Amino acid sequence: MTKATERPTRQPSMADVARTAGVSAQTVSRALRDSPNVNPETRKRVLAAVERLGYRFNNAARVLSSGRSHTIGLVLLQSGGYYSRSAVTAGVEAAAGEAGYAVSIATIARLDTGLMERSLSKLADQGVDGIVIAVPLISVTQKMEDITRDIPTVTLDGSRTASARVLGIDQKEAGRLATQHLLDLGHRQVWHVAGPDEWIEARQRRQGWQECLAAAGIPAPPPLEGDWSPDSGYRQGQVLAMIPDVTAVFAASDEMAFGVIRALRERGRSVPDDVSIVSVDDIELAAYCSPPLTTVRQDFYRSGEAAVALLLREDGAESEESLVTATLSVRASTGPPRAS
Amino acid sequence: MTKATERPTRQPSMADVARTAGVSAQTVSRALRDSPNVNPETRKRVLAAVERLGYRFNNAARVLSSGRSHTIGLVLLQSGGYYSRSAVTAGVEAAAGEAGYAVSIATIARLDTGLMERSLSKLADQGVDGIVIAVPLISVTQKMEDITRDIPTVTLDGSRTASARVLGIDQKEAGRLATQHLLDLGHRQVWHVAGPDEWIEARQRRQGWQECLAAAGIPAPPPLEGDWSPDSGYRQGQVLAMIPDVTAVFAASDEMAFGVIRALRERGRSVPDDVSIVSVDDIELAAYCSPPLTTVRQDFYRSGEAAVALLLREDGAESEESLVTATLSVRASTGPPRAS
DNA sequence: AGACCCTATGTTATCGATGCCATATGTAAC
DNA sequence: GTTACATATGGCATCGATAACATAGGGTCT
Repeated sequence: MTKATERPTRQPSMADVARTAGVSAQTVSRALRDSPNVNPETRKRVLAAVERLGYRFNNAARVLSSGRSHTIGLVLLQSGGYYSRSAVTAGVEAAAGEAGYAVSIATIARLDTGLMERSLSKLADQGVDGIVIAVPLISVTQKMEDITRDIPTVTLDGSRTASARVLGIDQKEAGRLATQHLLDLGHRQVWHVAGPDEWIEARQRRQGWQECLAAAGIPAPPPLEGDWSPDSGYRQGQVLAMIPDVTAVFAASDEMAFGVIRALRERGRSVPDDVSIVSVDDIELAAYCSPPLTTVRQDFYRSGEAAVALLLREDGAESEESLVTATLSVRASTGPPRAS
Repeated sequence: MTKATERPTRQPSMADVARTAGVSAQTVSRALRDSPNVNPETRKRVLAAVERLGYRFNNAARVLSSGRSHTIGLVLLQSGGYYSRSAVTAGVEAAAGEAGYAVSIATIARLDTGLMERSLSKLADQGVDGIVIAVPLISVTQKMEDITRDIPTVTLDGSRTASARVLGIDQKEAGRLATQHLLDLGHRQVWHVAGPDEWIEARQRRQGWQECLAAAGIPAPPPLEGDWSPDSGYRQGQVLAMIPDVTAVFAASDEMAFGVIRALRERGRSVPDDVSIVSVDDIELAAYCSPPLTTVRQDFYRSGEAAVALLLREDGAESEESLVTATLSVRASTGPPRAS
């Protein structure tokens, strides 16, 4: 077997195909692509030769001469939200593939500008034609700007930079939806277990919650902060369990909600009888745990697709449409407050 | 802003750097890589020039001349097991990055040889130096063999092909561990909700279960088959709920276990009091649902790393060590059978 | 002192596809 | 019957880095 580290044996080149088909390399090149100016007869001969030799075009050469790699880079965060990451990846890959682009990934272990810079450099070195950043940028450094100025970039739910376009999911709306649902059920107060404040998503969901409460004339209680993990939800749930009059909680992610529920139950608070919980994500498991979670669904797959579409769009429209809408799935984890 | 579809403005090339540093392009090339035969003084001048011009090497040109792309392809399945997919991806990317390789992904929507062939072709076209197939291959076609013969390939938990190496996670052991745990608790029979039979994982876990029962002299009941989703677990759980003497269930994945538990509970069977459940994966949520799941943990991240290591290893060792071991996390979803 | 080698560097050919320009037909227009 | 223009094809330079070979200077060995 060939080793990945050794130079592979020579593959047939376009010149070989040309020779076999009795035409010039240039004609082969044209026959294999769009070019309308190729005799169907000739094209057939070329294709036959390609087939016979097992010819496969050399991407590097194509990139070198055309100047475009037909590859887009995707930056992901390694931790936090397995579900959304997978879904975004799948969406990006599907849309990119559709348009004839390959996807090269770069994951960063945690939110850190240094790691982010390195990832972007890596992608830039690879010569990607565009970059989708599926990481909530906190701060943007000069170096990052340098790269995104040269390479078209779309940030998925990140902060706006001078040179990157931002595709927003309407996170504020998600927070509002969740909170309003609880108020509509008759709850007088809604507590919030937020995501880490460096995450734009987390901040926006918190804002939606705050604004919704404000609109109802309710002073917001201090938000508790988790890190998206079930474990952090569990810890904040223990805190909530010690506060007597908590009847409704909005958790910024399903995974944290699982932890919150567990903590509340261990302390004898039933969900939804004593406390209602609503969260965001609608991961597959949300409907199958007990109680099934009421949660705000967001279509990450679609947002991945949309990011690529925005990236490849000819017109440089700076539009920041919230292409992806949030919808509420009402399940058993929420109910009216216990009559008191 | 530049568009992804237009030819980017020219970046400084090695020749530019050479000119600025007052040396030849070749010396620049040497200075930027290993080469011991470069005067430290010269190297310093070169690096200064690189810095000043913001030079970044052109990957395509490098690939074209060296014949190696320093990219490995990763084939993933879009559906099924968000968690394991993410973890494998992260592991592969980390190990590849460590070795100076980039990762290009290709996802297939479902287990289908046609789609598989297309993905492999896509990666081959990109000129990847190696391929990690994180998809449980069912059957291997001639076309697939053609590609894996030219490009080093490692299959993660897939079937053996003539030309690809296989890295096995010991799935049979996982099934055995789970089943034995239930028998040790005193259960006389263990039912199984299996994954789809096309998946090697599923088949091996089922085998582990069967063999373990056989060793205990217990005739295995017919396995029920799901598709990894919580929903399929739910449906099979409904079936199990109708069978009176079920006291122990081994589900092939955590997600299906969630569904099974839900179905049993809806039908008045308590977990673990009436029925014990054990599964495989140990996803993060397993510990935070109620009841917390007893499950067999497998380190997908590590297996991703190991796959890359195997791929890049110089010696063509055909070893099929089960580098990744399974361990049991005992939680509240299992207990001794109700005294009857 | 001549043969030899090691270091540091330059020169040139090469990887494979594409862009641009040239050329050879055919064919419609005036 | 030229001019004009579209169609089909070939030739050649080019992208940017690297491999292979060449060379110049200095040291070492016998």
